[in-house]
Amino acid sequence: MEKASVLQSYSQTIPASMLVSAAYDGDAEKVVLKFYDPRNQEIHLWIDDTGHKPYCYSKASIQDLSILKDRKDIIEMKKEQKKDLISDTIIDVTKIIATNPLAIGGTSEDGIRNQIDAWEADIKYYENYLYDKGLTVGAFYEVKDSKIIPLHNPLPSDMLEALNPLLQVASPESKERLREQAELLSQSLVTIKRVSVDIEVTSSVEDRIPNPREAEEKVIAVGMVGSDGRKEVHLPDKGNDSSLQSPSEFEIVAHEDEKALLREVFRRISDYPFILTFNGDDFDLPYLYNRAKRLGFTKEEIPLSLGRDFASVKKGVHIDLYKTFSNRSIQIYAFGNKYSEHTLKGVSKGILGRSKIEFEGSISSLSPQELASYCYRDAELTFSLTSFSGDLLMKMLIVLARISKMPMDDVARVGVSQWIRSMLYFEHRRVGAIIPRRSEIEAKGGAVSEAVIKGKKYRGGLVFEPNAGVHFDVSVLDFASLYPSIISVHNLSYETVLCPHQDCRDNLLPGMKNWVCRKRKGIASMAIGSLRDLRLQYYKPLSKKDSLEEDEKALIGVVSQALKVILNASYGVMGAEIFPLYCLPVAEATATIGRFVITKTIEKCKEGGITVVYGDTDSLFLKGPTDEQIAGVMSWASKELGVALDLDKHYRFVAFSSRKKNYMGVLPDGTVDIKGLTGKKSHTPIFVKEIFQEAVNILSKVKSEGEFGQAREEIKTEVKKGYQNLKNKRVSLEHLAFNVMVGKEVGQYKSIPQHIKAAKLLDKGEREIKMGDIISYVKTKTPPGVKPISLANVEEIDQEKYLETLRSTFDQLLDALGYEFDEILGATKLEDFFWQS
DNA sequence: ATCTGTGGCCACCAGC
DNA sequence: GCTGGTGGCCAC
Repeated sequence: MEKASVLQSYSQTIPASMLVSAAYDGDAEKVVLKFYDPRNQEIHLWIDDTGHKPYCYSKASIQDLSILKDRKDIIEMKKEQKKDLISDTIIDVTKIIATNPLAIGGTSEDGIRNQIDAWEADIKYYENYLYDKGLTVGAFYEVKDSKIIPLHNPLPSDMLEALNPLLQVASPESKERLREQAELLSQSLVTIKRVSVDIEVTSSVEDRIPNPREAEEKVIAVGMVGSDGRKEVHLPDKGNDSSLQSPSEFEIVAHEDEKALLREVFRRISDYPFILTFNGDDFDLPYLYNRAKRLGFTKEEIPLSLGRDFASVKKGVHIDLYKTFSNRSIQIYAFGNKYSEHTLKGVSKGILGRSKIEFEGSISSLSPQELASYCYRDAELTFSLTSFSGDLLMKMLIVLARISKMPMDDVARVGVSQWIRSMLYFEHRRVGAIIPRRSEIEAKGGAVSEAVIKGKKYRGGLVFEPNAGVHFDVSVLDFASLYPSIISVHNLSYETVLCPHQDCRDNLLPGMKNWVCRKRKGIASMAIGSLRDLRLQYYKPLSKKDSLEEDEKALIGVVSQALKVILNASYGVMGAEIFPLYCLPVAEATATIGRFVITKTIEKCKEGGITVVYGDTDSLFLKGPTDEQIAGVMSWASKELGVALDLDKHYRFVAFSSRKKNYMGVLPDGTVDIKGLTGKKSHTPIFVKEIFQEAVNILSKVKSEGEFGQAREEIKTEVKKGYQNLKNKRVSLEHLAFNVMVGKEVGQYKSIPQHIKAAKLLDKGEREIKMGDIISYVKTKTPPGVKPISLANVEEIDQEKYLETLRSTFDQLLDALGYEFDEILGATKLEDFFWQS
């Protein structure tokens, strides 16, 4: 194996650099590696000087195809020669594929050609290059004499201890894998030096975002907020305004002209290894680039480069937070759904509790002072999104880069399916396996089960009919990482499910006619399994300990969270067409075994005399079980089913309506869990939510059956009060607004839902309704029955509709408690109430 | 331009 | 008026 060589070498030794990014530069045919040195807070560039494209062939294919032994040969070979090579080696290759269980199908000449093509295409996956050089993204390296040496990180002793039971029983292969993963994930999380950049541009046409390709309009402000304390706004046109003064929070830097401003901003951008923007890929950075060119800057003078749909910093890393916060996995798992609109305004309001400065009219009408404050706030919010909770987001990105083997800026840009793709491709290279083509996997066929919901591909999790009513003393058990555990325990992977071996055919999966390989551990099963083991054996138990130091606790929390994200998605991607290792039989087998597991467990509970009041996919609600009973079920599940069952929580009482995925539970400390009820959903009007919340507060105080009567009276008062307010028009439009997101492009709708109707009323001018926008509308008595709040009037509110909403929202709650909504209101019929005083 | 899955509830739309 | 379909939001 060739030694790593570098074109640009540094005389001094960098003690601990972190590889944050690697990219193949197609034009220069070179690989650019970027290392972050936390001590010097700089990015060091290392460029491969071999003059060859990075190697792209897996070890097995190279070893097996003796004729291709020298990889340089094939790289330099002409197209015609490659054709010959293919026909010469076709027999050999066929043999290899036939004997290699990891390589399914592909025995035709066409198949081989496709394989070679795929290898070539693979060149762009520079991860190969990294793998050949023994480098992993996010890990620490020592750079000595122009050589990059991985820094060995011994496993912390507590981790070794926690993993020991697993390491004892594991095969040498999985043992090594687990150790490697553990070492990487336990490396420290460095603080990254960075600066946020936000620009403001004049707009000649009102409400029109200037085109960054043309960059015709002037840059009138650039805000920068850095981790080193930099807080400034750059303005062009010094001297125009002598009254301009820096406020206390930040500094105003005025320049001679726009050109001088850009020059200075570029100089500062080059000072930082990481640049943060909100939508900088599509707007701020391309705008700066093209504007600079328009003003006569040469390419070399601009520290930026533009891709097709992203922008990067030549000697650093650019992270576009807009893309990061648009990522659903990040939104839900990392930030607990605290924001719903993917704008700087929406995200910062949800996460930081602060927002943009609002103003009327166009940006050009602001005074320089106001403009500076506005621009500063945007830059400050952008920076704060990476710094809150002790740099939580930056740390999360480092950990995700380590797990996914993907550069940090890519992690921040792409979705979870690509993280997992990168992770699994890396695993293929580790074991020297050929990465299969989609058609080879698809040859296994589709699903055999029928989905409950029309239009879905296969049957998913089981949801049980809840026992309607109030249940005291309920314990909730759930399977820890059920689907990843099933994938791990049952060896589920695209190449092992329905494997080609005759003697595996009797190795049937529980509850299925499909079989699984018993000769070989599946790649996906191994990769997902090792992450699951780490999370369940080490990170999850540790995150519950209070004895940890702050720093340690933060690291554990971040890693644990990141593992959860990846593990949760790893099952889903197997059933997603966009995933290159898409394999329906794997997704289906996972869900089928899941149903088998929960069904058997419920049967077991019933045998033991335990009442199961509810269950959904991987959770069981048990009524008043003894500690021994719980322990019994747990040990039975882990022994018989191979999945760990945890005691998740204990409810003082749970109230189920007759609906699935709809309940309310009160924990011993009075905390209330509300699941699926309309009163908690984000689109429900605040007016309804507030009354609902009051009712929930009242219920949370109930400790015994006898106290419900009192609670009922109190709820009655609250609901009546709310309804009186509605009737007397004392409720504001904002409180009456339904807030619904535009889920698709306006033209794509097959029917016109209410929120779109409302938005179209708004849409008199050229203003378009964008996907992701949240429309606030109220229901009115006059056609078409809805109006955006900005156009509506309190007088035209359809009170009857709101009473309906109130009723159905409360029915979900009151059903469970055995009351009627009308009873609560004190009227027998809706109309009766309506005509009451 | 971007994309992990299925199950379930609710309100409304559109066609009969 | 009934009913299947659509769209949104949520549980897991």
